[in-house]
Amino acid sequence: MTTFKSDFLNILQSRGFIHQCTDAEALDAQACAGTITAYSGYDATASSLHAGHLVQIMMLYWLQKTGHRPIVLMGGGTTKVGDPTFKDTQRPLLTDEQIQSNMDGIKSVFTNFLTFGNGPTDAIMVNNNDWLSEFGYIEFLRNFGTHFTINRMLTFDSVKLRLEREQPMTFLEFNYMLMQAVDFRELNSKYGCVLQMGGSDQWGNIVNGVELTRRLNQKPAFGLTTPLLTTASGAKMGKTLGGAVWLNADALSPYDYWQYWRNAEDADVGKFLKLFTDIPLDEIARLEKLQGAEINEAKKILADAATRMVHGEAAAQTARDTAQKAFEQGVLSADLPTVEIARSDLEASIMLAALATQIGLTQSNGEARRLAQGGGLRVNDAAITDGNQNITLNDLNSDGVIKVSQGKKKIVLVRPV
RNA sequence: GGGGGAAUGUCCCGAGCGGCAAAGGGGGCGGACUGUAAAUCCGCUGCGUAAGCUUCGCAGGUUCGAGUCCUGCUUCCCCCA
Repeated sequence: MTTFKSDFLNILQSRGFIHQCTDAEALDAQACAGTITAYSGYDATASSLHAGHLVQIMMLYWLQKTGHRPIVLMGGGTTKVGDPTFKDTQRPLLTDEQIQSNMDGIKSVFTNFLTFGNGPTDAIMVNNNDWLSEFGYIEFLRNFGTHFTINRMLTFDSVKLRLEREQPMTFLEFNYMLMQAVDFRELNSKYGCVLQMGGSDQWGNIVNGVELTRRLNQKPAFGLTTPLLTTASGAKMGKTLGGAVWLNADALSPYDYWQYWRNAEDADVGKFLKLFTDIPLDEIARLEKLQGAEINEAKKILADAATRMVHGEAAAQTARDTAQKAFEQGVLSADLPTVEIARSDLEASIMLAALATQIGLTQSNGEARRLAQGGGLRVNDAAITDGNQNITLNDLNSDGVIKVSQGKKKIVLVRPV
């Protein structure tokens, strides 16, 4: 393991953020010499970012912590084209309205991690649509197209894979690489940005940007990628019961977010603590040593810290209390996920299977019935194997709610209104 | 322009003599074991309370009956020019 002189690279290195770097020594020297500006980009493909983006966000966080300036690049322009990198089919094109509304949703998370403003190390947010949409077609081709050869572009794994799989890649998608490279160059010209950070899948795209910047601006430029994250058992990171681990509270509640980290595999705890929290390394070293059931303590600390970073201290605390009550004390907390249903429905009595579907636990009555049959559906902690059983006002507990659980981890409170 | 091949259960891969709600696997979900972990084992995985209904790129046709045969169309791949 190389040792760096700059705090920035040292921290990234020791916390496991670095996969590849174009010229780590020179970058280290620059980071030592003064404030550097670095960026990472986010395309507006969904209305919220998810856990997979977190690594990049955390790098920006440490960048600023160690006295440098982060740029958050919103891909308003690049999203119009769509990144083909390591995908085997083209994604449907988004409309301008969708892109705009997705960007609006994404923006908010960054304020939890970064301080924005006009100071020397304050973060700034820019949108690549501002410059990409300004170029005329021929102008773009003449300015930048001359610096890329098809021969070289075809050798990048991201493209090569698609071709080897005999999947078509449109000319539109093929241009994405250029646009991303132009972004880097633009940020270098405007803000003196010298570093682009991204996931390991972005290596090819990043290298292109580095080279274009060096060539056109005659300035040093660097690229740094993070390792591809999988869980210890090999699964892709960021899936939870029912979907992606979104960072926006309206897409995934802080309670569910907390649960995601709490349920991490033993073997991942140390890695996650380093990447997704700001807990000091010596403390992490101590937590990693916990064996057997004791490691559950470390998981709670992980969940607390990770939730705090995204949703704030109060939300993290509430999530922890709620989970602790529900799983350790067997007590219901009003902060558990709650769904309101019409009192009249309960008066008339509603079939359990239909109820489960209505509150989002299952997708169809049939699925709910099968789930019940397998013993996976409980009402007020009593397993009910017959999905046809009727649920009525009589099932309300002393708190005036019905506790419906799917499996061991999913609990929904039904509240009549 | 000519010739050949491919599209399967709304997550993926993938079998399928004209009787098929459709083999198998991955993934997912549930159960057991545990520690809200992993590994392992077991069950479920189109909709419907049910009768039944709707699925195999799209549209027609043959047939008692079609994912399976015929015609046209769409998309993709390969070869020749």
